[in-house]
Amino acid sequence: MIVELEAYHHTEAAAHSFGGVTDRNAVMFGPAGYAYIYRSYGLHWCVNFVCERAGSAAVLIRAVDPATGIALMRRRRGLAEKRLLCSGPGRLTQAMGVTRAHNGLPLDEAPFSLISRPDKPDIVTGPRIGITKATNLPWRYGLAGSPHLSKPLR
DNA sequence: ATGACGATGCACT
DNA sequence: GTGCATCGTCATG
Repeated sequence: MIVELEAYHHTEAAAHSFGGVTDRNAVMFGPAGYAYIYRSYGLHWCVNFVCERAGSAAVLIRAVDPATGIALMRRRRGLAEKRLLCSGPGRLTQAMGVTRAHNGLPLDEAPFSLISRPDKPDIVTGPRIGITKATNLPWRYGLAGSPHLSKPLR
């Protein structure tokens, strides 16, 4: 269950799509419903869901509350307690085996599968993490009180 | 061709 | 809280 994400839009300088199309961010300029994957700090993979909102936009998936496949995730991540399996954008891709190979793949087809939750979650917002530009925008969204957030949020 | 810099995570103090 | 691993991307020359 996704418990944390951040929104990015080409009109603000923190977005990878700010400044136009490049080889890396090209997927962000395509239709909604596709995965945009990028390499972070030369080490980690991070996954975005491309969204259309009057321009190029995407949400960075930052934390997941693992429900199934926990043994496999533990194996991929090394001995990690459940709380730390998917609590971070680089951690969750490692746990789920997401890499550059998934860049540009549709989110409604295997190996992806998204299921909407039946209830209205209690969401809290705050400033986005790890950026130096457009730091004023409160575009980080988290499930209130979840222990699986990458960082506390209130 | 080269250099600066990350939408991070982990070990350690 | 600090230090560092590690390399693709993009701007510059």
